[in-house]
Parts: sequence; C-alpha cells; structure tokens
Amino acid sequence: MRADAARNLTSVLRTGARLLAEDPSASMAAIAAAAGVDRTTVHRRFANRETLLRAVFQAKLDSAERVLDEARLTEAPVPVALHRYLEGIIPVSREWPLDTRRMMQKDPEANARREAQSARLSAFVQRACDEGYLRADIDAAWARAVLDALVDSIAHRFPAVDAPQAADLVADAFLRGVGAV
Amino acid sequence: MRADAARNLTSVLRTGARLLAEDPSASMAAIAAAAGVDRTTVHRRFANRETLLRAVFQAKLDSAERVLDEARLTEAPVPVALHRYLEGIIPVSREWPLDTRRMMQKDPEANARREAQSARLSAFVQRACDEGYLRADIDAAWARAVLDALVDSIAHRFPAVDAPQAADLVADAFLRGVGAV
DNA sequence: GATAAACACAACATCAATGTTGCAGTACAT
DNA sequence: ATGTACTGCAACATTGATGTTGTGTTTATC
Repeated sequence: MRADAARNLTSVLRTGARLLAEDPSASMAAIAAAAGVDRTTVHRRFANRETLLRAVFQAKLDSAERVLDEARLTEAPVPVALHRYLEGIIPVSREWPLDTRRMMQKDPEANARREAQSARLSAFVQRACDEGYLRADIDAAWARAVLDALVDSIAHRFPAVDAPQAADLVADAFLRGVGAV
Repeated sequence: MRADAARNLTSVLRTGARLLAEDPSASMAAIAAAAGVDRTTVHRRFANRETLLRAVFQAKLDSAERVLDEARLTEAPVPVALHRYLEGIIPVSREWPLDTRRMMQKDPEANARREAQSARLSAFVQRACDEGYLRADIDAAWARAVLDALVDSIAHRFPAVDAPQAADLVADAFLRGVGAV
C-alpha cells in the first residue's frame, strides 16, 4: 500500500498545514481527524508533533524554492520575473497558509532555508531598484515588505481570485498603488 | 494599592498581548512571568484564560475605536482622514500586535465590534473611491485589503519607524505604489 | 492463498496547563 | 495600630494533549 501511504501522508501534511494556519495550537487529534486518519497513524509516521511541523515546513519550503528557481529572478527581465514569481508563489501561499516567519522560529534548519529564500527575493527587489523599476526614493527593504504583504493579502483574503489575475493585481498595486494619479 | 493594582492589570494585558502575538498558545504561566507577577495573581484577576483574552481584545478594540473616531473618517477630507487614521492605528497595532481576525473568532462579542470597526474603514475606502481619490478600475475591497496589509507591515516589520513617518510611507505606497512610473 | 504492510481501535502512562485554595507577608488609608 | 486589599508562595485536583503499545482487520503484492 505504498501509494495509499504516500497519499495519506501528504493528506496529513496539507490538512495539518490548513488547521495549523488558523490555529497554531491545533492538536494532533484534530489534525488526524481532519485528515480522516486515526491519531495513532499520525504518530507512527511522525514521532513528534515537532517532526510533523518540520515536515510541513519542508513541504512549503520545497514548493517556494521551486517557484524561486523557475521565476529566474536574477536572469529574466524584472517585470517578467516579478509576474512569474507572483503567479507561482500565490498558490504556494494558499496551499501552505502558515505564517512561516513565526512558526519556524524553533526549527533552525527550516529557518535557515527560509532566510536563504528571503534573501533571494530581497536581492531581486534590490535589482529591480537598481535597474530603475522602483522609485529612487523608496527603500528596498520597504518595497520588499510591501510585496510580501500584498501577496499574503490576495492569497488569503481573496482565495477566489485565480493565480494569474491575483498576480496582476499584486504587481499593479505594488508598482502603481491604488490612488488616482 | 489600587494604583498598583491597576498598573499591574494593564501590565499583564500589554505583556500578554505581546506574548500571545508571537505565540497564541503562550501559557498563563509564561504571561504571568513576563509581566513579573505570580501565576495565581493573574488567575485572581481573570478567572479564565478566556477572560484574559477578552480583556486584551477589548483593550485593543477600545484603542482602535478611539482612532477611528478621531480620524473623522466620514467628515474630514479623504487625504486628511487617511493620514490621521494611519498615524493613530499604527501605534495601536504595535501595542496590541494580535491577529484579531483569527483570535477573536471564538469571542462573538469582540468579533462583532471588530466587524463594526472594519465596516467603518471599508466605508471610508469606498468614500475615497467615490470621491475620485482611488483609481476607478480598483475594487474597493482590494484597496481596503491593501491598506490593512501595509499597516501591518510597517507596524510589525519596521518597529523603529515612528508613527508619522510610518503613516507617510503607508499613504504613499497605498496611493502611488513603489514603482517608477 | 500466504505474506507483509498499513490501518483503526482501545488502553495506558506521562506531562503540561489550568484553575483553586490556604497561608503568610506587605503596603496603604483611616 | 488596625483593618483592608493585594501579593507571593506552596500545594492540590483536574483536564487535555502527547506518545506508546498491543490486537485484530483490511489490502495490496507475490
């Protein structure tokens, strides 16, 4: 039953991520129930609650890393890379709606990966700045924070908007704002 | 010692809010320790953990409501009201860094107040839209979400930026974005 | 059909958090 | 000085979450 096993494993991870997102103290029993498996089954796969969390983190980090790679942040033209990044990262944020910045604090390995990915994105924003795509009076760190905030917002407060349109909205709000002139 | 009592009470609320913000499952013991009082002292003031949470929510809602009132969202010119709102709400968000949308789910009374305040802000954004301060092709709900996201971002990721400057940054990013035309 | 893996279920021990109570000490007001 | 209000400390019972183990059952694979 390796197929079933793999299916249930990822099912637990996805369901766990969803539950943990809305309640970071969700019990293993609640996660197991939501995933439709017995509590002991979860414990057989993940020795600790901590191990389960690490697995969820890793799954999210894997997805995010793939997006960063495929966006070609250092090579592609800034507008192209930006849009590709957004269209990829928004579904990832939706599928793994964890507040990684907070939850990975106690997992040094995951936190290191997260920071490495964060640095890649920051470098991209800096490049956008250097190439004149961002206003000269804007701090790159602030621009980066704005981008993150917009992604989170469209991903979780507007789950019905599909990824391409969501990417358009974010890119537009990011670069032009919402004001009339 | 009524003065001391009041001081310790608010101290517990503020410290509790801070701890609960970074870890929503922070124990009463941890909150008491961080506030510098005994665990039983907290229990004497707040019968339940739930009661403590309600008190924290109420404190944040009170502060936010004062900001909404003083911003004169329905009367003052849009740019003035916007800036006044931002300069007021950013310190509130910093002092009570709770994710209210998530944490108030189980407190119907607090949630109703939160939604009422949310509606006031949405109405303001709608007014800004109607009066031509926002682009006509922008959905008011999206503009509203962008505003919230920017406030949270500057409040928590840039705690060193003082309120007036933070309000400037948010208003600027909100209306103009960060892109170079 | 035999085998092996994965499962649900039940039962158990353990631990951390919660909430309560009694007691002694301390600051303050009258 | 005396009563009142508050506190810290210790001890306790209770509960919910955690993690483990054993048994029987299902199911794919050989």
